[in-house]
Amino acid sequence: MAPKWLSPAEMAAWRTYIETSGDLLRAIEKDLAPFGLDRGDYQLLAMLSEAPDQRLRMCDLADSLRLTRSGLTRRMDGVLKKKLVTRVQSEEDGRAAYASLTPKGLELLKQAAPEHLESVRRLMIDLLSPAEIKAIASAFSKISKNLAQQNS
Amino acid sequence: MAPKWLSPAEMAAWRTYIETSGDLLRAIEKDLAPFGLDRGDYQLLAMLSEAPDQRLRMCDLADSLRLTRSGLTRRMDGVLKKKLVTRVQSEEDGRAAYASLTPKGLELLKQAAPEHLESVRRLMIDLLSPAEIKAIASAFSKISKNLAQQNS
DNA sequence: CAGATATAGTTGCGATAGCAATCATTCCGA
DNA sequence: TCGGAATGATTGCTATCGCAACTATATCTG
Repeated sequence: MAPKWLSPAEMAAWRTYIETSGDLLRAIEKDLAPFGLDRGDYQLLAMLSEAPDQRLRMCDLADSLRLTRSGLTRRMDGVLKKKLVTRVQSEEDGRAAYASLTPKGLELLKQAAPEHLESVRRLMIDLLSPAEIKAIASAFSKISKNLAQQNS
Repeated sequence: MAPKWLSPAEMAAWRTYIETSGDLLRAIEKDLAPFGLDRGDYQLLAMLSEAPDQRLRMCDLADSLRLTRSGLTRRMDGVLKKKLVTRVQSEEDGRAAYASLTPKGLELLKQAAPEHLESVRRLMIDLLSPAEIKAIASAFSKISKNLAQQNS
């Protein structure tokens, strides 16, 4: 069995990671505010923009946004009201509905995306060495695979 | 000026990081549930346990928990009700109050901490190479320093 | 020392999102 | 094919937490 405590190096990594992540996300979110978007809205629009026909079934969208189905229903209220997305009833499956990006939503995303990526760059990526970037990619990829296994 | 877009390696690091972090925190939080704690409660108790006299002024505690003062007031409601923490009026400063860990709170923390660290180990630390752990520590430390500078 | 300003904390309000329950539709097995 | 199970989505309820407004105390300035 693994030792009960974390080594100083492990503890340092964990603490910095956990404490900084929240700050980083808040800072990035603040840069999205001028567009009238929060991070959840942005992610939703980004997901749709990459999907075929720029639309996704609600439940698939919920999964990829890490929301419950009820959480997505609520989040949709906001972007529907802003006309960034429309709701389309599925014709093959009477239960299912699609979220579909509107031209207005796409337009806003196109405006916001460069700014957003600039934030990510300025607040994170450009501060790191290529080795650190690679390490983060591989580390979180391992963590993600492990979590996926647990839940299967 | 930096290029407008992220390179594939940069994008991979950012996406994996952002998508996995939420899942990881949720998984860790789920392991705390049997103790009747969520992550916020745990962090609060942990902070207090490391403070001199195991107590901290509300506003200092709020800062270290990344909460606003009002957020901490609400969070305190919970742990006060569970008698894990008491509220102590400051004698030097009539405005200030301390949050003080109770024996019951310390006891619960002592029970939860090994389990919690085991979660952190199992879901994150033990999956990573020493180099990855070092890279994460140094990367987030840089990000944190940068954020601190922005806000000063 | 009086008045302005800053600091500590709480409260009302609103936004987000999860859980459990509900409803509709579809799928599956006897 | 018919009845039960599974799936997709929504709603009521609840909890967390930020912002702005407010109260109370402390500090600074003239």
